[in-house]
Amino acid sequence: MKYLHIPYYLRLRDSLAKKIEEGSLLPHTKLPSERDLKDAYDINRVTVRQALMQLESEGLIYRLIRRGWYVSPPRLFYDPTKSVSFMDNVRAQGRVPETVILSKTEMAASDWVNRTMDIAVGAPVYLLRRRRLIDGRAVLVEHINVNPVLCPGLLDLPLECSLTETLKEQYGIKISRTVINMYPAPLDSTQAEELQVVAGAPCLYLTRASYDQHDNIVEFDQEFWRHDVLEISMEVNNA
Amino acid sequence: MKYLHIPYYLRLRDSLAKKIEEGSLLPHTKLPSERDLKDAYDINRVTVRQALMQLESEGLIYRLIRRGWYVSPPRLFYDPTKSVSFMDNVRAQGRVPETVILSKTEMAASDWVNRTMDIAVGAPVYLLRRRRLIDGRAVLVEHINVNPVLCPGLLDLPLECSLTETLKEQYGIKISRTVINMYPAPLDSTQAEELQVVAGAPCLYLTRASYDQHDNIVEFDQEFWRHDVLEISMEVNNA
DNA sequence: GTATTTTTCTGGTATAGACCAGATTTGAAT
DNA sequence: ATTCAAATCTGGTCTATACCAGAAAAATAC
Repeated sequence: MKYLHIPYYLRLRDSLAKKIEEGSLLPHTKLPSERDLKDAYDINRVTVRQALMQLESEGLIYRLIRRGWYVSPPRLFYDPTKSVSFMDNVRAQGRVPETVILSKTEMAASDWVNRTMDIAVGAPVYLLRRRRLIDGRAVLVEHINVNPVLCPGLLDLPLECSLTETLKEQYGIKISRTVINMYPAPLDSTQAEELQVVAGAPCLYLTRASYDQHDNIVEFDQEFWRHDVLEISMEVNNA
Repeated sequence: MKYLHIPYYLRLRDSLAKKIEEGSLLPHTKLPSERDLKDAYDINRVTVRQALMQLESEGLIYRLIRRGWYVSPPRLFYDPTKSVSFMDNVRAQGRVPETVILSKTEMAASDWVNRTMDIAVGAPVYLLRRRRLIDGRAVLVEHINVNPVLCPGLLDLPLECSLTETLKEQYGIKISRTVINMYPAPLDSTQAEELQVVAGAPCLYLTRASYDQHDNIVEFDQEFWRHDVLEISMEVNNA
C-alpha cells in the first residue's frame, strides 16, 4: 500500500512555484504575509513556513529578515574557468552590479593566513572586505587577503572595481594561476547580517587563491554567496 | 539594544556540530532519536528538528527516511575540468564506489531531447539510468541520454563502469569537449526515493553535454547529487 | 513640515500535543 | 529454527497558541 496523500506544505509550495514559473509573480515581488497565506490556504502558519522554507532552499524565493518573502530573480551564470570580473559578468548579463567596501585594514598575519598564503605569522597582510550587489540586492560578501609585499599601498587606491585589474595596471601583477574551491556552508552571524539573512543560512562558500607569473600567491579570496544566486557554467576541452 | 540570546535550536546545532568536528561522533554514526534529544536537551521536538535540519542543510548530518539521522562522511573532491570517471575519482580518495543500473532503454526522442541533443523528434535515443554509491551510501542518480547513431548496441555492453571509456574503446569515440552546468535544485519524488531522501530535498543538479572529435553531441548526462556529497575543486590557468 | 513617539505588522523562536506510515524489533505460532 | 503477526520505535506532517524583536506605518508633538 503506497502513500498517495500530498502534504499541505507541498501543495502550497507547488501552487506558489507554479505562479512563479508561469510569470504571474515577477522577481522581487513580495509574497503575501505568512499570516495571510495561512488564512488563504486554511492551514497552520507553521505549515506555511515549511512551504516557504522549501521554496527558499530551492532558490525560488528569498527573504529579507523580518520584512517578508520575495520572488528570486534568475541566477547569474558564473564560469570559474574564465577570469571575468564580477562587475563585467553581471553587466554582460544585463544586470546592475554594485560594490560596497565594508572595511580595509592592514593586519598581522594569523596562523591561518600563514598556512594559506605563506606569509610569516605576524607579518603584515591586507584584509579587504566588500559586499557586492546585483540590481540592488546583496548577493555576496568577500574577504580578500592580499600580500602587501607585492602591492604596497593597495588600500589607498580605489577598490570598488576589479582588484585583478588594479593589480595588473598599478603593480604589473598578472594572475597566471588560480585555485578554486566551493561547497555549501552556513553563514556566520556577521556575514548573515551583512547579507540580511538569518544566521546559519546556507551559502555557497567559494575560495580563490591567485598566483602571479612567478607563482607567488598574491591574493586569497573567501566569497560567501547567497545560495540561490549562482549557476556554475563552464566548457572544458579535453586535450 | 542588540539581541544577544542564542536560540535553543542553534545551541543544539552547535553542540552536535562540535561533537562531529572534534571526532567524538564518527561518519555514519546514528544520532539519538529526535525524542531522546528532546528529553536530553529539555526542548521541544519541533525545536530539535529545526537544529537537525539546519545541520542537514550544512551537510554535517544526513537522514535515512523514517530511520534516523546520521553523521555525514567527508565530501568528495570533484574537479570538473578533469575528465576523471566517478569510479576512479572515488577510489583515488580511498573510498569504495559502486554502480547500480536502474534502467536501460531505447526511446523515441522527446522535444526536450531534440533541443538539447539535436536528435530528430521520434528518432531513437538511448536512456540509461544509474545509481551510484560511495561506501555503500547512495549519492547520486543519473540519466544518461546517448545518441545511438554513434554507438549502436551500446546498451548490450557492460554499463557499470566508465561510459567514456566504453565509448572510446568500443566505438573509437573520443570526448573532446564538455559543457557543464550546475546549480541546486529540488529532487522529484522518483529520484528522492532512489536516494532514500524526502521528496523535494535539495540536490546539486549537474548536466554534462559531451561532444566527440567531430563536435557531434554524443551524450547528455543529468546528474542529481545529494547536496552534501561534493566539494568542487579546480585549478585554472589564465593563459 | 519635520521630527518623534506609538502602534501595527512582519517574520523568528518556542511549547504541547496529536496522528500517520514505514522500519525494526519482539513475540507467538508453526 | 522459521515464519508471520503484533507491538514498538522512528521520523513526517499538522494544529493551535504564545511571545519576542525588528521594520514599517500611523499618530502625535513640536
